[in-house]
Amino acid sequence: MPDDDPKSLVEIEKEVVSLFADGVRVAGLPRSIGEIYGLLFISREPLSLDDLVKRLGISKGSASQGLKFLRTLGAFREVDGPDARRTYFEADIKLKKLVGGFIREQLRPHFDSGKDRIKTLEKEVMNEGDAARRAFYEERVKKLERWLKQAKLLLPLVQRVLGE
Amino acid sequence: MPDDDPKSLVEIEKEVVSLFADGVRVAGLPRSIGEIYGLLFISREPLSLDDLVKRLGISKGSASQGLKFLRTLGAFREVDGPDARRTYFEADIKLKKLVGGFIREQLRPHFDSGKDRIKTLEKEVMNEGDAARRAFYEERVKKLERWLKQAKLLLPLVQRVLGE
DNA sequence: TGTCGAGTTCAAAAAAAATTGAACAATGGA
DNA sequence: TCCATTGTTCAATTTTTTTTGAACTCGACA
Repeated sequence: MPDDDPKSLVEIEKEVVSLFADGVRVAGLPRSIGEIYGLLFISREPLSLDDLVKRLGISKGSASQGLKFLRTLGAFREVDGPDARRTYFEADIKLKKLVGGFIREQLRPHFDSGKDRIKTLEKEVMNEGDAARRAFYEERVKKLERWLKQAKLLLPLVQRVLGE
Repeated sequence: MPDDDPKSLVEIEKEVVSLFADGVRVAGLPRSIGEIYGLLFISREPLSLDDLVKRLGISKGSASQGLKFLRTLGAFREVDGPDARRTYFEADIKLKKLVGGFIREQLRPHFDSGKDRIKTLEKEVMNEGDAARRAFYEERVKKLERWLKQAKLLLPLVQRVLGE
């Protein structure tokens, strides 16, 4: 099996792919997404969907869906390659961009729905008849609001620190 | 079903429990852990394991395991309650502490293993015969090191911002 | 307009993760 | 020490998530 057999991963590629596969799990993302980004990250030449399928040994469906997700993050560029009929992908290796995409696509929506749900809670609390209990609920809901605000405050800060 | 039936959750409790159940998912934690913390968070009185089982409708095993995890984060205090034989739990509602526990127990270990794996990569790269390819690998591995360093740098900053 | 092949979609299958519950261990009175 | 009861553990089960693969869409070209 020669070194340039498109089907096999060399040792370094295997390690990087596996590092990213495990890495993305802390963000709650499926393994295959880490594998795809990992292989793009450690490839000098841009890769086609078919390259990803063959070299990672994953299905066309997985590769397509993984790329779909990575595209929303802005994790790669589409470039020309050997076969004019195919689309070739090249990793974007700016941490700031990756994290920014993750915040925008995954975190923000959760925060927004959280905000709505806390608003609903506030209204609900007003209906509590018992004054002491209502006071307690009010305090806790206020705490939740503060938490959400702090978390939101954190996001741009994170982006700044990761920016080169 | 009277209001103080320990088996039923009032509307506000349901909403808070569900908010936390969904909330912890972004951190990749199981629903039941969010439910447990959520109920402790919105309870004026400390709760026993048995209270959690009855009121959340989860198994004793789930409750015990959930508490075990939350304990590692420092997410609650153990206090005295009505029944001297039982342990009662009271939420610790300092965001800084919760996040600190999460960083310490979940994130740090990943970072540490990541560091080791990058070190392994560095050695592996030295064996690459082709000079141009080696240069490329070196650059990418260096990039990984920088990412890890930045991420580590971020952690204390996050803790500072969340500190009251 | 018809054909070819790249890429997408989504229902079904497989894999992974969470939950259960029964056996077990620990604790603390009597 | 023995009993009663709280809390833990873990193999089996259930639920959820991820992956697959075959049918489909789309677009380029003849």
